[in-house]
Amino acid sequence: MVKSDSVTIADVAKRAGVAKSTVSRIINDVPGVKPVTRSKVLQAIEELGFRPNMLARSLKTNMKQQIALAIDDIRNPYYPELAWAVEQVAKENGYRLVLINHYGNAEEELAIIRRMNEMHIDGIIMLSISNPTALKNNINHASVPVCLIGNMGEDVNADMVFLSKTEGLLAMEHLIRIGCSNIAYAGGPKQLHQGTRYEAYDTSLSMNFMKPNSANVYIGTDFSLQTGIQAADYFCSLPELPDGVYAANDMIAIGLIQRLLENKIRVPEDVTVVGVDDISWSTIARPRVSSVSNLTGETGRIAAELLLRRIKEGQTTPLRKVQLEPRLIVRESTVKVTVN
Amino acid sequence: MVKSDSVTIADVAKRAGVAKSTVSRIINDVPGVKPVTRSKVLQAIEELGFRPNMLARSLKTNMKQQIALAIDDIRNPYYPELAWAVEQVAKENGYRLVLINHYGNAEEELAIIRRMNEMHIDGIIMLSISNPTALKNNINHASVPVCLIGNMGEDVNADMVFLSKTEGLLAMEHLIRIGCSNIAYAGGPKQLHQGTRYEAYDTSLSMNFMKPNSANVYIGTDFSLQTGIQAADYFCSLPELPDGVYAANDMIAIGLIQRLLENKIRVPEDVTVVGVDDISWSTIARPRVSSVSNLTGETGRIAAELLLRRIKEGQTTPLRKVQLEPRLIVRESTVKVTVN
DNA sequence: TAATAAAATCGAACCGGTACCATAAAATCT
DNA sequence: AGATTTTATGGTACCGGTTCGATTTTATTA
Repeated sequence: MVKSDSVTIADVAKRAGVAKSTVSRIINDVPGVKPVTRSKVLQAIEELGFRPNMLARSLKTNMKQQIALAIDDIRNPYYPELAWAVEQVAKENGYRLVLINHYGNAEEELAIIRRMNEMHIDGIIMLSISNPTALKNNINHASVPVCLIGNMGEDVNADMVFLSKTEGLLAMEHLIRIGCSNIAYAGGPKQLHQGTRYEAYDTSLSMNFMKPNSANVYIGTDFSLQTGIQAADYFCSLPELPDGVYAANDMIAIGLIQRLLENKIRVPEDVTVVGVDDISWSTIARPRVSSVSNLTGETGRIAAELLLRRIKEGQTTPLRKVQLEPRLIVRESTVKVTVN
Repeated sequence: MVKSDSVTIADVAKRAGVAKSTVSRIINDVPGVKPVTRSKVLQAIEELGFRPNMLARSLKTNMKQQIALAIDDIRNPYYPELAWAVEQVAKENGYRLVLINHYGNAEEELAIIRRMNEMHIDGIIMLSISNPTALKNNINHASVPVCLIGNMGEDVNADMVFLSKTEGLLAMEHLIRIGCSNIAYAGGPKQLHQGTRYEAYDTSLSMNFMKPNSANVYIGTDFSLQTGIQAADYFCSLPELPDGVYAANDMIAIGLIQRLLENKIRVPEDVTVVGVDDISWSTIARPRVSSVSNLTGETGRIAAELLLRRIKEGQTTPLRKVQLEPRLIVRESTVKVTVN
């Protein structure tokens, strides 16, 4: 906090009896300085405790060594893992991470894209975008590269990494293979990005010659624990209790399972439950929740790598899209010996 | 990504037929510009799509509108809540958040403090410091204000927010009041900051005229789930199973409980367990874990407020220390009807 | 040793804003 | 209307680095 931070490259230059540019060369390891000069300058730097002002450097070079990650809420258990992976890659490449929560608020999302150049960042990774179409145009005119997590289609000027939309199919397939015959779906609003998970329910049933039953579908207001709890209550109120539930995410699955247990319904014996996301809670909750992993860490790593590469390459190379395949992880919420 | 980002304040000035300084005045809402000039300039800004370059501004003003939060690992369930609270306050005040994981690595911690001025930040909040004494001197010479979470003593030039070290006492008191007579402790290394939680075990027992029994103390290698599992195995191997366990944190408590249940030991009927931290998992795990809340969100909020205030005030005002009181939250892992 | 080539260093413009002083324009007062 | 204040705007140095052409120093060659 000592004010002494005012020692500049000019001070060093004067002290060492050289020009500013020479000092600059040395702190940037530019070849072509006589060893004797170098050591003179290094000594001066040492003596004065000089630390280059990165702002000044950035102003000239236009490299800030920072990238942003815009997510909807770090408290959502999916994100810490993602943020961690991104920060890891960033750090390995000498970048820092700016974390932004947009709370799935379309206005905030827009503001982030529009005001990107006001932030000290070289690029941004964004996900959980609630209103993609509204953002597309702005992304295309963004002042720094954008990397999106989630498939936003073709006409967006951004690298992307996303999962095949097979999570739902994997989950459904698992339930069916296990022997469930009366499968239900519990999810949040269909229009949100996770909403597409609903489609797998219908698709998978028809692909397996099972008749969809709209009474077996519970659509809550969000993708939270609370929705799971409400879904459980709803399913319990049905004339026939489903024997398998495909939950749109693990939070819902966990809430659902807990409520079923409270109602003395056994999981997986009476009802089998599979979730999606494989958040860490799924290993903690009892029974442990079978889940389709969306490869969080992998996704973050790849997004960061794509972004950093884009920052280096600029627009010279074509856009890249990386598609990952989700993976089912079987745990106790679906492991049952008997088949109905 | 369009390169057009080169429109500067000079371009606007030329277009509007005024001086740079006038434009600057307008974008900074400095009073004393004729309305007609203002609108002329605003129009030019609009037409050119001008966005001020914050780097240039920061270089002159030395305000970056960014603060950093250095924690050990965002994946640790305690941190998302904290990071969220900090980001909230930051955002409300027009600041962004830079997130740094130091993994409890003393060298990284030191590097963060020493290279602070190379980051684009106006201040930093730091916690989970593994080697406080090594950092003190560097903190005192830091180039931006530091706010510490955790009590680092007197001779540190930093605002602080920390909890009274009564978590342990609260937890122990609860077990004792509930009727436990053979209480055990499960924790991580005693030298780490959470290690002080052990002391409450001894203290509390003697304060209540109960004899500490060193066989009832399990010290693991860290504060993880794994340690809890190992502790459970250890306690089960004792001639007499404890009737209450005070776990140094919730992760340990959760691991411990799960392993006890696997061993057909009921919680809380056979063994009562209380943790510390009140992480969100404690509400998810079954039975829900009674825990002493360390007021995560509150802590983050206050830290951010202290830091921002310090940034505004500079060194003109005395250091501030805020001490919070932990609070016990009773859940199913300790609610039992019968008393042994 | 002088002429030439290569290497090292200097100097100044520049990045894009801010801030302060000087000046011009408008408003107020005799 | 002319002098005096007040208000609005212009001009420019500055923040602390980088960059690149110009210049000096050193090494090479004749």
